[in-house]
Amino acid sequence: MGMNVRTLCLSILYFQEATGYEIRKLSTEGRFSHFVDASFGSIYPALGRLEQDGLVTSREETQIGKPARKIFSITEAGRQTFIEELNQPPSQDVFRSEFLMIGMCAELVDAPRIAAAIETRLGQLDAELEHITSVLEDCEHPGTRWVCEYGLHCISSSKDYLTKNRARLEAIAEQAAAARDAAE
Amino acid sequence: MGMNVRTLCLSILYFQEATGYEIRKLSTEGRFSHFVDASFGSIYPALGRLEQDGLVTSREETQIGKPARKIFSITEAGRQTFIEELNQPPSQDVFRSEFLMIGMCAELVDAPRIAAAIETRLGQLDAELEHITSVLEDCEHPGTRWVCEYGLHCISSSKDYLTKNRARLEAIAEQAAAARDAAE
DNA sequence: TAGGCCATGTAACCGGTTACATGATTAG
DNA sequence: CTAATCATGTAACCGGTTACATGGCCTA
Repeated sequence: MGMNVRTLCLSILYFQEATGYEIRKLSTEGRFSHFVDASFGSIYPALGRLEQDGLVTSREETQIGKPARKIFSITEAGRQTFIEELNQPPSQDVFRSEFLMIGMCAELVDAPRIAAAIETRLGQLDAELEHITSVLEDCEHPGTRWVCEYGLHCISSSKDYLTKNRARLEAIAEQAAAARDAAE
Repeated sequence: MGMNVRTLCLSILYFQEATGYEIRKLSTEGRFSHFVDASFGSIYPALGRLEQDGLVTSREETQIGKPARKIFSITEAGRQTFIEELNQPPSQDVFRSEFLMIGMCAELVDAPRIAAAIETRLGQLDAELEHITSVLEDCEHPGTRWVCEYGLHCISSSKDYLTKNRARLEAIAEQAAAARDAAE
């Protein structure tokens, strides 16, 4: 399956009607934010194509004092398409980390900068933990809960390791700096 | 910093001279494969631009029975640029998982398909563990070793959790199927 | 009164992939 | 004889981001 904005829209609309604006909120803050962080520039065109292809329909709702909303609903064809995609074996996870690149090149970075990078990374992990916790708090959906708990486990395990082993990484930078000093 | 192919090339050339072909090998199989999985179509243009910008130089080496190789070396300006990039605080990791999407929608998938998806995922994790282990075996570089050990920890922790908690996910699919049957 | 939220959409750009083009050597 | 490995490079395409365009309401 293609973990793209199109599929993201379909996955959200499977469970609820939504506007493009709401889909973006769900994808950046809500229970779908583990997968994609889609922007308006990709969501609106994706919804347009989905409608052309007959996988969703839309109706407009005028509001007083607010812009009109265009509410999208999934069609039966859309449901079928999404379920077919779900039944494909999952492709490999994508993981890209600048922090690991810095870690790998620790010898080239000042010791305090390495410490700062670790601090930044720990902060990011904390923010992710907090976010998942808040999703869990007001979500009864069993699949989502399972995924959140899995995420919580992985991230806190990663945080633990980093906390306990950061000194070894910082030592690499310090030793390299000392070796450079000695060479002068 | 921008974890793009340009930076990948710079990071490799910081430690060794290399051809475009070798950079691709390193990025898909070697010790750099945790970050990017770059293709020729992005590497060769990136090297060209890097040379234009004076961050790398190249010399050609003709070989008997093989095509000529274009060997790239980093310049002093290239070294400086890379170190400056390394000293920037790391941006958030990127993580995209089709498996988690399937898990979140477990209720919509046949129980045997969920089991198959878990099996696929476990296989991917095993492959990653094996790959990192093989990198560790013939690499003495301390930063790389630290990163590999970190990766090993995170992936085996993820694998453990999945092995121990897969039944709960499979149960979601089974219960949903049972509920659908009862509704008929 | 400044900034954030609601709400839709387009256009320019960018960083990548895939496929194509070429061609000799070597191992199975 | 076939497929893989070595080796470079281009062109078409694609899926996304960022910025722009518009505009009213509400809150600090």
